[in-house]
Amino acid sequence: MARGKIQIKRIENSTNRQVTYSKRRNGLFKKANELTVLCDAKVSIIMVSTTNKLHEYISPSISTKQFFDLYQKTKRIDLWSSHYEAMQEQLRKLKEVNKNLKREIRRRMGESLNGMTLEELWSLEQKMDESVKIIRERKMKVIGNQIETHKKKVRNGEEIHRNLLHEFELREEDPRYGLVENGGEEYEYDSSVVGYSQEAVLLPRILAFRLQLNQPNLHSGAGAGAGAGGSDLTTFALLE
Amino acid sequence: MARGKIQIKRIENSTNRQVTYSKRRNGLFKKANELTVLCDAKVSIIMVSTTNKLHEYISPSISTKQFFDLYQKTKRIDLWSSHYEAMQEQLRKLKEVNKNLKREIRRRMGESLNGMTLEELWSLEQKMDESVKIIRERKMKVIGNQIETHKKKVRNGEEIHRNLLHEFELREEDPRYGLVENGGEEYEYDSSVVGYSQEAVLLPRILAFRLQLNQPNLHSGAGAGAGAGGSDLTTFALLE
DNA sequence: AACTATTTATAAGA
DNA sequence: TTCTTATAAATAGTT
Repeated sequence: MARGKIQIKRIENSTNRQVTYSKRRNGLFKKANELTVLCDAKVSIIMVSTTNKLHEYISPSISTKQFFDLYQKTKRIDLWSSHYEAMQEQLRKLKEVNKNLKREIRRRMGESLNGMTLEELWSLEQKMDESVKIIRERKMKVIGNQIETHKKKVRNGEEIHRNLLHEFELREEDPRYGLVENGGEEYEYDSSVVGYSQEAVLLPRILAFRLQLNQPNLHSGAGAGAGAGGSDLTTFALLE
Repeated sequence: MARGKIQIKRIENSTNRQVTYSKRRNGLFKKANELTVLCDAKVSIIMVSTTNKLHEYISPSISTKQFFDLYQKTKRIDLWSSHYEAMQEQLRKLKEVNKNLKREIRRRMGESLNGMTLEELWSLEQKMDESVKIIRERKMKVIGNQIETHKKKVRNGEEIHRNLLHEFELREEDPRYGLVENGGEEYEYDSSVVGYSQEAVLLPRILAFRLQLNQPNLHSGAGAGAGAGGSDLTTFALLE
C-alpha cells in the first residue's frame, strides 16, 4: 500500500514474508483494538505463522476461554467432543450398572419385590437358600477354627504352667532355695484350680506371653475383616 | 480516517456505532484474509457485537475446532480442565461404589466370604434368613393371588356357560326355534363335560370374552416383571 | 449503499 | 528490527 501496489498472493521471499507478517499482524491487532473500543465489541484473534508461532489478540473485557465457550454455545458445536463425550458415555453406563446392582441388592434384601413374577421369586428364593447354606457352612467352619485355636491356647497355657510348677518343685528340692528371699510369703500352685485371671495376677510373665500369641489373630481376624467389609451397607445409604 | 480524524473511544450514537462496527469488521476480515494469503499464515477471528451477534473469520486451510486444539496444545493448558477433573472424580467415585455393590452382592451369593469375621458372617446369615422369609411370603402371596384369579375365571366361565344353556333351553321351548336353520347340525351341551378347549371350538364368542378378561393380567404380571427384572444377572456377567 | 476528503496502513528502501 | 516516506487502502462524515 505504498511505494507500489502488490498482488495479494503468497510472498515467496521468506524474509519479506516474515516482515510483512509482523507488520500486518500489528496492523490487524491495532484495528481489532480500535473496533473493541469504538464499537464496544469483543474480539478474539488467534494467528499462526508459517514458522508455527502463535499470536493472539483478545479484547480486554473477555478471556479466550470465555470466547470459546461462547462460540461453542452459539454455534452448538462441541469443540472438545472426543474426550468429553466418551467420558459422559462412560458415566452414563456406570450409573446404569449401578442402578441395576442396587436393585439386585434390594431384592436380595427382600425389598422391591413388586414387579417380580412367580418364576422370578421362586428362582430368587432358591438362590438365596443356597447362599445362606454356604454362609452358614462358612460360619460353622470359622466357629470350628476358633474353638480349635482356643483349645490350642489352653493346652499351651497348661503346658507352660506345668513346666513352671516343675521348676518350682525342683527349686524346693534344691537346698539353695531353702530360704525364702522375698519377705516371707510362700506361693502354692494347683493347676486344676488356678484359672486364667489368677494366672494373670500371679504370673505376669505368662500373661505377656499369651498376649503376644493372641494379638496377631486379633489383627488379621476382626480388624481386617471389619475394615474391608464394614463400609458396604453405609455406602448404600449414601447413594441414590 | 477520512473527513476528519476521530478519537478512539466508544461511539455513543447507537446507529453510528453499528455502522462503524459493520464497516470495520469487513476491513478487519479483509486484512486477515490478505495476511493469510500473503504470509501463508492461519488466522481465526471471532467477534461479538454489542447486540450479541457473533461473526467469525477463519483461514480457508483450517477449522475453528482445529484452531482451538492448536491453541490448547500451544499454550499447554486445558481450558476445560476443571470440568474434566470433576468428571474424572465422579467417575472414580462411581467405580468405587460399584465395586462395593458388587462385593455386597457376591457375599449375598455366598462368594468372597474369606475376609469376614464370625460376627459379620453371623449378621449376614441372619439378614439373609429374614430376606428369604420375606421373599417366600411374597411368593406365597403371589401363588395365592394366582389361584384366586384362576378360581374367578373358572367361576366366570361356568356362569356364562350356564346362561347360554339356559338360553338354549328357552329357545327349545319356543316354537320359532323348532326348526334347524343352519344346515341340519344340532349342538348338545353338558356343562360338566365341556372343558375350556372345547368351549373355544364351540363358543368363539365366549373365548373372546375370556381373552379380554385375561390380557390385562398377562401384561401387568409376567410381561412387566420380566422386563424390569431380567437384565440384572446378565449385567453382572458383563462387569468387572 | 455510494461518495470522497482525509487519515491510516504499509511496501520498499535505508 | 526499526525508521522513513511515497503511495495504496481504509474509512468518517455526508448524501
